[in-house]
Amino acid sequence: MPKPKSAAFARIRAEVIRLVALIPEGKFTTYGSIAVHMNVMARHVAFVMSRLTEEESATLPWHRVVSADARISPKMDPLLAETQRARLEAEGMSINAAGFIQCDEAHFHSVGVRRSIRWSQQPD
DNA sequence: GGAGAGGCTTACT
DNA sequence: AAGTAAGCCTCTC
Repeated sequence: MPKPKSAAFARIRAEVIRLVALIPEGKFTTYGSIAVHMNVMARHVAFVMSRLTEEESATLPWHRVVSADARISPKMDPLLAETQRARLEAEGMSINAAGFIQCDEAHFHSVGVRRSIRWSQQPD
């Protein structure tokens, strides 16, 4: 394979796209999970997500990717966060006002959640 | 070429 | 329990 300018990013992006595309409907995963699966850092996954192209954002179920606490990233643009929440709810999942996914059983790969998710601390 | 930032995560205070 | 600090790697200016 030739070596593009951003070889690392290209590879990571491809991996992220591939993994995210594999997430079944009605399920979700975390940046950390994807990162672990592709042996990269969670930040890279998040970065790839933020730098997705129109085609990718339209094709990939990026909304099924949330932070380690199983909630929508608060740092994300309100518009995107709202879109993400809407899409998840459209798939039959319950998201509260804080953006926490209340369907813990919908977690695709629980790899990223090593720490106890504060399901009880969900701010309503 | 160096410095700052980025949709995170873990660990410690 | 909540908040703060550091860490990792890549991108953009």
